[in-house]
Amino acid sequence: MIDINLIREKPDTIRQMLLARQMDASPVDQVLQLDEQRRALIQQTEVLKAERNQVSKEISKMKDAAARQISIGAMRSVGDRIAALDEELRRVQNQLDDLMAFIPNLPDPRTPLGKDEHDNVVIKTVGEIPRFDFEPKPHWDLGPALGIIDFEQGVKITGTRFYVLSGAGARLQRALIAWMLDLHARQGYTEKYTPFMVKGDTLMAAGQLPKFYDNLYKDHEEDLWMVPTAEVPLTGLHINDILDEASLPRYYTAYTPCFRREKMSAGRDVRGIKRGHQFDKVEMYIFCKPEDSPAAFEKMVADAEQTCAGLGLTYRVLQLCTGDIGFGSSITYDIEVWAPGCGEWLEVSSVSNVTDFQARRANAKYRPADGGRARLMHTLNGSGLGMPRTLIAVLENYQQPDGSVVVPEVLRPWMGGIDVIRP
RNA sequence: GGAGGGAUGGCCGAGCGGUCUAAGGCGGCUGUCUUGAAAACAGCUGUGGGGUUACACCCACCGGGGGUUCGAAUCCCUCUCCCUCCGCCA
Repeated sequence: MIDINLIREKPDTIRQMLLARQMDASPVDQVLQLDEQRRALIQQTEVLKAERNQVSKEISKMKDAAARQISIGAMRSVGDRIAALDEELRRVQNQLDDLMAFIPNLPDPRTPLGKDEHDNVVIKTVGEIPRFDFEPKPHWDLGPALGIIDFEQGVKITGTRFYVLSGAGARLQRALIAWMLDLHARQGYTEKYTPFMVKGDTLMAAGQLPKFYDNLYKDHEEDLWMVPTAEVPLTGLHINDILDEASLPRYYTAYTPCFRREKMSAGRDVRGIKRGHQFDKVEMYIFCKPEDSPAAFEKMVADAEQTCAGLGLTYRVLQLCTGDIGFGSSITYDIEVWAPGCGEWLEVSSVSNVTDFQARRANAKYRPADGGRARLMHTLNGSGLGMPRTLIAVLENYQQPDGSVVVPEVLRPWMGGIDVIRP
């Protein structure tokens, strides 16, 4: 949620912002109109409430029964008018809230203008595209041949786009998760284990609802939703909290599976484990003071890069353009690793400064050390990293001519003596 | 799943239709006193909204939502969460 004062004071800025995000700018005018109605109604209703409060107080002291009845009668009709105005106010407020809930965050001035992902900017590439003296295989060939990925079993028990990891494959993914969590701990993040299901309010605070309703899995009888990312429960940790300034910044990291409905098009990314309704991810999350969020963003990008570098993967950093950054983000860098088997760059991380957008929805504030009014925090999130794709990159980059896969050095402590995965 | 008991300001805790403008205490802040500190004393001490150049002032908030009433922390309905006991369960 953005600050409605921004729309009041700088409607043109917001219109331009929506256009830069390839969205319709007309909600701005609707918001302005409803906001005006809302304030007019508040003023009317509050004048009446002040009157009722005062007269009711006088009634309690009245001795004269007749005069008392007259005042009671008068206040009864005032009460009716208040009820009618409040009803109208509620209606206007709801309309306003609905509109505001669909207005995205203001992009950072450094976010480049652009229409879609083609306008994203490559900031840097780290490492060389590896050369193989044999034809590197894609993971959908490597995995089944090694007996570590079973697509048929996934389809059998759940359906298309699900798979089963087996033996060293399952273990390798677990090693990746454990190594990443330990790395982030060394980088200063506190590990959290959160519920994988949350209530609707939590999704609202994180900005997933109402906009991404269609993308979420929900229990059919209770208000329980499967998390689409650990960002959601981590944001939820400080809903309605006022934290001490001294306790900021808060760095959190969490592993969760992620569940996304995603209407996936038939022809796209169908092969392998790149895209599915369920995937594992290690997430980084920061709550901080507004003035600290640009530096926190740089840190988080560096921390995500370290994860790729630690695995010895070639990667590049992209800055997303206005047409491609997420709904709540002001600035986003994606990190992509090179997968030689499928011959493409795979997005394994997306790091965003969400500024106060989630904090306003979540009512997540901090108390300045000087004791002043509570202020909204800034929040940042970033993958560190997304699992199936990291697994793909490891398998495809570390494959040998004979189809075996060398386990990266850093993961070996979790592999139970398996240094090379063989059929 | 069943029965009962709870939810009040940063914390503890009173209030159970009308000086609630929420008692009292603790904590915190400021001041007086003091060389400094402690003690004592005095004052202040939340959130959101409306309004104002800024004040003033006004409205709402006693777990959430709805209702009764001229008037609700207080009465009614409903939901959530916590505690105790029973049942079930990895």
